[in-house]
Amino acid sequence: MAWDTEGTRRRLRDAALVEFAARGFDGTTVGAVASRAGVNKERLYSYFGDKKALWELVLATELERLASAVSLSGVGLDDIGEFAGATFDYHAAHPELGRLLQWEGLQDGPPADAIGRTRHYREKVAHFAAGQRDGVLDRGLDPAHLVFALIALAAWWQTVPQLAEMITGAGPNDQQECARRRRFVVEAARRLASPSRI
Amino acid sequence: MAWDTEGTRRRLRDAALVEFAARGFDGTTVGAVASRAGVNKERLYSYFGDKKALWELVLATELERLASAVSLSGVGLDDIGEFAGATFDYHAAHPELGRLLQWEGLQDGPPADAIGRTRHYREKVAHFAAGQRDGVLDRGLDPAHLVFALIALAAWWQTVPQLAEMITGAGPNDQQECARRRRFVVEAARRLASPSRI
DNA sequence: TTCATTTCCAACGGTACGGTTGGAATATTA
DNA sequence: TAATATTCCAACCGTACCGTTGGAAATGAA
Repeated sequence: MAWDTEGTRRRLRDAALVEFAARGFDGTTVGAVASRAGVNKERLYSYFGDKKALWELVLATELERLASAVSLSGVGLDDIGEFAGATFDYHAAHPELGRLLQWEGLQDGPPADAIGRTRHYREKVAHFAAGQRDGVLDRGLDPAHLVFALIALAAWWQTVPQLAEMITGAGPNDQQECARRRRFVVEAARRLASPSRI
Repeated sequence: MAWDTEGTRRRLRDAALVEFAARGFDGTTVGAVASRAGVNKERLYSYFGDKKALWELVLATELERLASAVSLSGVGLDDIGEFAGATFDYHAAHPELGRLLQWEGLQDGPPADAIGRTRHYREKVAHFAAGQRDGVLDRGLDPAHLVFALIALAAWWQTVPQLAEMITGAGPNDQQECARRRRFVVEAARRLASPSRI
């Protein structure tokens, strides 16, 4: 059996994602990650340095995946709706991401890659602002607020799934309700962004 | 100096709120709560039983305060906007609440007082549904989704304050930006709820 | 095949934490 | 005032956890 160093590293990273999402940094033990990966915990220290470094790597990796999976191409109402829908889809397919970001936000300290993420979001804001100048999107709302609100509409479902269940009565595996929520998110995004009728 | 049992209990509860909001259940030590309260930790066990019971009490107390502070009286668009605005205000004035609810949601186990909270939210859904039947609110959206979305628009700012800062560039103590956000939230709520123009 | 390197194994060491304890001090009650 | 109850104090106990360690086993290279 040849040494599969990269395989072992990947197993540890994957296990860490599951454990960190479930329990956060403080609640996750190095032993649990190693056990889930079927690896001795000493390997974790050898490959990643320490628990904190592994946390940061997992977070950075998940953020990269999100950024490359959800894009905003145009500035039409359909584009806005689809951005919200795609964000919803990604969060629904990756519930561990929302949990990770929540744990992150609740911890002390600056966000991971704050500069890169800020730039990424500001680009979206500029994109929206251009759509407003073109009269495609409503000019009456701050574009930054609009970006923020679209993410809220899309991500909140996975951020507080227990609240969603209390309000709608639907459990986490109800695919029809998930589809209905997506349609709602897309429609809500369009309403928010469309030029004012007042 | 007479024994101030109730005062000591209150100091412990208040200290627990601060510590639990900051660090969550797992990250909070009983010693830190007692130290913040200026009380020996043995008193905490005497008054509240254990750490878990104190957590549950703090959570229940904060939920009661929220429920009695934010109400939805009518079903007009102004009422909807004001509900969203009042929710925003409460969260802005009590950042520890959002943090507590997040920590709660991330923990294993059912939400505190799930039955009571479910009833409370379902009443709001019914309220919205009545507004839809009266033609005051848009009939094209699921009222449960609408309730959920309004809470999202109002509460997301305090749920992910670091994201808000990355997107808007405004720090946590910018009162003018806070007022702008509230106006946005009220306007967004009205747009979502108003009868369809399509 | 031998030597060097990496991985595996499981125990270790030091620190932290929840909950408990016994005795002293203080407040309350009769 | 004496007896009783409560609070204060700080140490204790058992468990958990991060990061490290030394030696054995396995792999890779010459």
